[in-house]
Amino acid sequence: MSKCARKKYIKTNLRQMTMETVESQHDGNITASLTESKSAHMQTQTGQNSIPALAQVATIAETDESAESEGVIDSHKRREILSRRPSYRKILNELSSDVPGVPKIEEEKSEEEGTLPNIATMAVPTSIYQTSTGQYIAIAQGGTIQISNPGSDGVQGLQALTMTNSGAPPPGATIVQYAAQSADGTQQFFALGSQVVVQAATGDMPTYQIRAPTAALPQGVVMAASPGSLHSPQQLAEEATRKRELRLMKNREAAKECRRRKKEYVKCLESRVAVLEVQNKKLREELETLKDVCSPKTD
DNA sequence: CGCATACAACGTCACGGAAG
DNA sequence: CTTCCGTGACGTTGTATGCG
Repeated sequence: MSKCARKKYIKTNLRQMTMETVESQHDGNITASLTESKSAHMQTQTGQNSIPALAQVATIAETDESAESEGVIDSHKRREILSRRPSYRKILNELSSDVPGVPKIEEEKSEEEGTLPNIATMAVPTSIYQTSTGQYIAIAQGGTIQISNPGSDGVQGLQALTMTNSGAPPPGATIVQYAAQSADGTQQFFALGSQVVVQAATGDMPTYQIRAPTAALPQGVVMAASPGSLHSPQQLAEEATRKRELRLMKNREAAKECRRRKKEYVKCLESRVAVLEVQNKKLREELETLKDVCSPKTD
């Protein structure tokens, strides 16, 4: 086995180990497995403590390697071993159907997202564009425009723009007012009939040209870095960079969301443990009472 | 007060599964 | 087959806490 493949194999085994601990929570002995899983999680969190786990996995990999050379592991079994468990949302919803008291994770948690800054006003963007300076503009279905700085921290970097209709600008124009609080004050964007002109209040602000919705290009934004017809290697490279930035940004948000769900899932399991412990205690007490009632008293 | 340690949150990468 | 999404793993960073 090559060095790279070996590393990958070890990683996969390590993943399987953590999967098993969580899966054991899902079926039977929740109380015991939960603490095990928690300590396992702590081990992976801190670099020092993860070393024993890695060593253990390395041993597993060592034995499996010899076994593999003998052809003991068939592909079906291997696939079964390496199969992923379902997402936290699925697991939690299954739990919820079993236990009435356990809350479900909704697809869209509006009230919970409301507690997060700026997320409440975020709509699902229909178009995302990047400026020549690397800023992102997301235009949502409801017309909400969000600007995100590449160096900023994910959602917190998103700035909502609100649409108003008032006087000073050219007649018939829609004012898009910069909602972000800045020392320089607010920035205004003027929309002229079928065309939208974006005016920058500061010198380093990139200039955007926003077109009105058309059948061919709904809510399109034409910019310097717009992905149009790319021919030169430089343009292709820029496009690749843009795609990468977009993927990173999405993955960043996905990771945050995933962690939030995971925390909720663990909380749910803990509350379920508490409920089951109470139930268990009650049943034991009931059993003792019935024993006392039914057993003949001997003197 | 400075240092070490634990812990939480984050960003990124790699991977598998789902969807088109 | 390709693309997108969800998630585990890993490394980094900031903060809290305990100790000498």
